[in-house]
Amino acid sequence: MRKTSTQAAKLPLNTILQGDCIAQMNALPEGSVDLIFADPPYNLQLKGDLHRPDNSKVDAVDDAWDQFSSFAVYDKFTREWLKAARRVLKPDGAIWVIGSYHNIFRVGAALQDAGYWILNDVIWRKSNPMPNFRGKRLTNAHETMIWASKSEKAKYTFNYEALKALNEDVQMRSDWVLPICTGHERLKDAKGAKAHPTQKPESLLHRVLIGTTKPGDVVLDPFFGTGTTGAVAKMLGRNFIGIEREDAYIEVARARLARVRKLDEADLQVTQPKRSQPRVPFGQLVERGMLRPGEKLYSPRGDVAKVRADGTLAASNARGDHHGSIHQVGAALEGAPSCNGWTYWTFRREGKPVPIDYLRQQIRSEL
Amino acid sequence: MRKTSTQAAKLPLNTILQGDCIAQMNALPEGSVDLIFADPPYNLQLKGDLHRPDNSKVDAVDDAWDQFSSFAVYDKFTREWLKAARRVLKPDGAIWVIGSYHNIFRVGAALQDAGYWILNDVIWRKSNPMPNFRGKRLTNAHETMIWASKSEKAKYTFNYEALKALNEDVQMRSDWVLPICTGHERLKDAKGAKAHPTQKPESLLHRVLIGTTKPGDVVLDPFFGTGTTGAVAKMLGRNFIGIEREDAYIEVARARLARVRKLDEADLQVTQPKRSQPRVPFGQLVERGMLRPGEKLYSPRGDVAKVRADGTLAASNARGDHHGSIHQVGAALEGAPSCNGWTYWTFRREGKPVPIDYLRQQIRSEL
DNA sequence: TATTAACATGAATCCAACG
DNA sequence: ACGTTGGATTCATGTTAAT
Repeated sequence: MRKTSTQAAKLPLNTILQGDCIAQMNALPEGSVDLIFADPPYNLQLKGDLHRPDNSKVDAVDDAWDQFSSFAVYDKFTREWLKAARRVLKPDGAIWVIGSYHNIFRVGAALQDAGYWILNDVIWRKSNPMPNFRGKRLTNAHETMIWASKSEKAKYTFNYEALKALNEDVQMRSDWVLPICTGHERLKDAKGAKAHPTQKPESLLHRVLIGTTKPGDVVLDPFFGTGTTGAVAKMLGRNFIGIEREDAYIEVARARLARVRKLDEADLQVTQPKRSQPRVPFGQLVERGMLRPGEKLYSPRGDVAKVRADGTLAASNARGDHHGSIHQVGAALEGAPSCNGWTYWTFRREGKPVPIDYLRQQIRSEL
Repeated sequence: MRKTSTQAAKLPLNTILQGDCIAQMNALPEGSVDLIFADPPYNLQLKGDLHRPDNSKVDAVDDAWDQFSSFAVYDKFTREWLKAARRVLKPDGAIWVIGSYHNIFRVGAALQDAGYWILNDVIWRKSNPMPNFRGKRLTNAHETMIWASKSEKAKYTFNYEALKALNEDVQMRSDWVLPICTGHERLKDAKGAKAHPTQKPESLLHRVLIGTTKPGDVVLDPFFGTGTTGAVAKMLGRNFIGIEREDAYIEVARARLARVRKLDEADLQVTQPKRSQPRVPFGQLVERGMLRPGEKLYSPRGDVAKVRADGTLAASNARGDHHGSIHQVGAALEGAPSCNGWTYWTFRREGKPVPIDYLRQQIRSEL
């Protein structure tokens, strides 16, 4: 049995507190919480509208709670809630904060300044991010989480074996590939619109709570939103405390939590999705020096193509000049609708032809 | 030919400057560099000789102050070199900084405070990281890079199509999977030990330079180390300037650079954007008689527009009467914010619909 | 009912050249 | 400098409509 301290008994466990998170945290007893998961406003600074190439409009995060007039204002807010959070943490407690490049550097610096001790930064690699529609930057395909203990000396909880088991018996890495929250999991309001613009997937919280809490622990979420943290905590037999300002979110969260059932031990066995063969872009052979720009590739019928610095090929034959991917140039040379460039092209090693697919296998074996 | 400005002529191109990077950057002409790649140190090892502002010695017991003070020293260093770096950047220049959770949050916040404009944070996901031997944390399997322009308004270089080509025709994401630097690429000193503790892989710099520089650009690396930035820059036909303090690293870097050969111009060619093709006014199709005034164009949904002698269109549908450019009328018919008239409209040739873009291609091929 | 195609959408600091 | 206009730009996944 787990001992329940006198303080913990006074905690408003498994409820949602309405109001400002700083005030609400300050009203909680000091040193009473095992883990905090925080998804604060990111302070996005969006200018005009954005449209997809099909002219549909992107539903942007333009809510009032994400508006800050300057970095200074955002920093002040961040430092204040981090201070209040640190007070309610047990001495061996820890915190997770999630963010994007808009805010995460300021949050990370504030964490360090406040005396937290960073344990890892963890990258949530989204398997299905929104593309960059205008082609002006890299696809923003990840978010960053910082995992930190209350102090350098804290004996934080880390379930190494559990995470290893979740990861096909190899150590869990600092980058997690998980899909964004869509489909039935995505909560809708009465009108069928998304109830919250930034609902996090339960899979993310599942991994966080399995990895860094024990059953019965108290998990506090000061930016509760629609209650993903609470739902997963309840499911996994942890206690939660949520703090949220907006009526609409609280209402959705309450209904959600009422539907959640605590899982039996047996149900906690998570089935891992099978890993499909990772896609290896041909360009990576060039970047990694396995093939050099200018090097020649040969087709089965003796055509020659030159590799370029961006991983495209250039070749010519009676049909004309061709430029493009290994597949496109192969198809063009053959006059075929398509072509598998990996098996079509060979390079010369010690005078002998070697299929480029050999190099792809080499990369895959490293992954 | 690429124009060489007077300032650029005075730059110490393709050399290594020895000394403190701040002093050396301040000695370079203002606004003279296209790109900076920086891998700053993060273990400054200040704890040994730390003094408070009043010159009293730091009590080792006072951990919190020690930590804060050491952050303050690191921040001061960071803000100073970032300021010097920003001065030497051209107005449309950009910077990359790489780091880990020990320092990257402080660097990111300092970048924003200095007026840089973050474009992406990029995760270098290591395919072969060092495991966490003690099993006390997650395997630290990535490093973070920040890509930022000199200012919000800067027209930074981004070779979207080249990076897309490198990634098998899918737009490049913010997470890059690349192996760490090992094997033959890892430079050794006379005793066979690794010459530099954090040598970066050339594949990483390849992607950075292909993606965010043009041939002939000036790339500055203020923490040159063993010269990975210089080696890849030379290979890819970019100019470099390296700054390094340590004799030993400079020596290794010089020998390394001497071995590098620049690739042929043809192999440095990279997939070009459509925008780089000459602009063809629609009116030219009419002037050339490829389309006649009064001829009918058809929209995908069957609306009809008539070509007028000045190259404008006139059409009407339920939304009303419309007159203007091919783009404007297309957008008006669709009720869309914009429309690419070239791909929207078709004309009839031998009874079959042909996109008007076909005629544009015909003109372009004559140029 | 089964299969296929069309449609919808996600934390986004998302244009450039010309007059 | 500033306003106007041409015209370029998307990936994975889940849901709904159509065949």
